Amino acid sequence: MIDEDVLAGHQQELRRGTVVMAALATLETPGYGYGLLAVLEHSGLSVDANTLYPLLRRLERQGLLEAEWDTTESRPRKMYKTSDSGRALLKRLESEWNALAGSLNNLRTTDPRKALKELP
Amino acid sequence: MIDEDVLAGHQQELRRGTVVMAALATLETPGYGYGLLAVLEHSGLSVDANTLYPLLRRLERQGLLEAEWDTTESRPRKMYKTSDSGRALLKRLESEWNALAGSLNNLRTTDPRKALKELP
DNA sequence: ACACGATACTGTGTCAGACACACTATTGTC
DNA sequence: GACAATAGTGTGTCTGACACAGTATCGTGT
Repeated sequence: MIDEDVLAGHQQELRRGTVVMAALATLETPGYGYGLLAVLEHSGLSVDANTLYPLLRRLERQGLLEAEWDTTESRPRKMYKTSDSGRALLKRLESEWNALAGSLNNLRTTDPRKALKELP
Repeated sequence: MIDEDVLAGHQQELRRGTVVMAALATLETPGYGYGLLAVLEHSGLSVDANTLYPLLRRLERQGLLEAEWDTTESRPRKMYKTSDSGRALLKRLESEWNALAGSLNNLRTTDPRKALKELP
């Protein structure tokens, strides 16, 4: 039996970085927080609103997203779009992701300790 | 230009959950902390010692690893091995990982906002 | 006419995990 | 005998996830 709380914790740890990638990728075409929430939910990457909003502000503060209040309609929306830095970071994160996938796969298919001893 | 500190932060966020998977997978054949450190380093998944040791204790506390002091040699080593729960959790995390990869790929190849509007 | 849920956010607090730093103790090497 | 490598523990600090509470607007039903 698996402790569901423990599982949930580790699953969330796994998701952590991916939400940033998803946000940067999605906001290459501008959008706002609440809408992004629905997009991510629909694509199977469910994020808590209380997690996403602070995340967006942080990405803005880091210069990875550009933000601007859209007040043309009565309900104000904070529009975000991925900046050049954001796009650059996304690329780096994607290659990091691929590297991680490779490392994990490597660990599963070969005996890592054996490989260590057989170093040149 | 990318802020290297920001990049390092997000890369670490990405790595977070994967170290748990790597540990559970590697320790299906028993091993100890310091050795695991070298194995992970060698397979491209570098982890800080100050991160790995507490992680191993936490996984032990959660019943995902079984631990036992090996005092047959003069230098004592804490031997860890993946428990049944650990193996079960690893499987769940691997399918979660694959799901995340699918979601991310989905976001990149299709226009997610368009897909949202075209729901049945 | 107005209650209620959905939309769209901000702000404050709590808790867990990553890492820095400091420490103990042994083994091998120069 | 100094010093790096091995193999760990313990005690901070800081950041991010999420809970909870609050603000304000819009749409729908009754």
